[in-house]
Amino acid sequence: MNQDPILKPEVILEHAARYCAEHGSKLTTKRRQVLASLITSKKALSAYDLAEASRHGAEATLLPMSVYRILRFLQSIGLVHRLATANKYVACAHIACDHAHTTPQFLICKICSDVKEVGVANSIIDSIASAAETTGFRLLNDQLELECLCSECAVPELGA
Amino acid sequence: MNQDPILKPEVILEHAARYCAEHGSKLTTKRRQVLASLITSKKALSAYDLAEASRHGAEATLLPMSVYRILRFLQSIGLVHRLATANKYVACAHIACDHAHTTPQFLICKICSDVKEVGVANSIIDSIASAAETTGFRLLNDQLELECLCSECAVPELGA
DNA sequence: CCAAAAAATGTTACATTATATCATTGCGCA
DNA sequence: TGCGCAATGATATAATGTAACATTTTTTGG
Repeated sequence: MNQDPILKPEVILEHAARYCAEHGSKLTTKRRQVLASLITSKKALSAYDLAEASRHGAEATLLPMSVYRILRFLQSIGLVHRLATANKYVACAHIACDHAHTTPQFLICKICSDVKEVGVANSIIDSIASAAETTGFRLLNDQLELECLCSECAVPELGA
Repeated sequence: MNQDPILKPEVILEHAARYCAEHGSKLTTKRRQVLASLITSKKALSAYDLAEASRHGAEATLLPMSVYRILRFLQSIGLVHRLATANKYVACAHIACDHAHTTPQFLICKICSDVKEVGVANSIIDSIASAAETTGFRLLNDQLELECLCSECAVPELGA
């Protein structure tokens, strides 16, 4: 779940701080801590994972309630995505590249929660949206989640 | 979440019973009861909704644990789909039409849980799968879930 | 028909994910 | 300085889901 160009977490966090400011809020120490965990983690993490992580070498210990609050805030301005199919959270892959992106599509490894965020071609979203329209439903969705196996977990039953 | 042609629940349940038999299992009274609730319901239901429903006028009262077990069984043979983004369950829309269908795509009303199941064009699934392949992920997904507003809930803020 | 095996269900306990609510702290700004 | 709002702390509880083992029901082979 890393950023597009390979940037250091601190660089990404600075972009995030600026991004918060644009939304009239601040990237407080604890928000920064949660976001940093997600940026550094290769895998999607649950709120309780993040709370647990805060108890090892982090600046502050966070209770789950605080983690949820912080995640909600980070989501609200688009720095974090919630993966509904996994009940886990990831940092947006485009924090440092000034947004204006296509609909995100998350490839989620069923086994290890490794996540890749890729863009969905507009043509695909358009077909999907128009299929929905014909049934009277209006598409709200701003992300697609797909159950996958990552390359490591896909290694087939060697010697099975 | 109704069946393609408009059929009576009993007719659909008979198809389901036959379908179970083909899989070497049986549509017991309680499985039938759960499936009937889902078929009759216009909306997706949670396991606890189904347990609750079993306490009003149904033949048997079901504990949540039983409901989960029954849902897992019905899913395993394809009579029921779980909507991961909503933590709810729906009857397959094609129980009575002898399967061989395309990947299902669920349009889920964010507000009222009304669900429409439509087929996804193979071309779309193919593009998605190949996009996944290029990142080293193998697509497992056998369904797409899309957050929508149904025609009733989409009525815009009249007089707001 | 009966006993042993398998399938289905009952029951209790518990794990995980998430929200509600009210108290407290920190911080900008008049 | 102190008012007011944003952020966080703290506790309780709700909602969703699984584990594990006991019991009942059904099937099946002798």
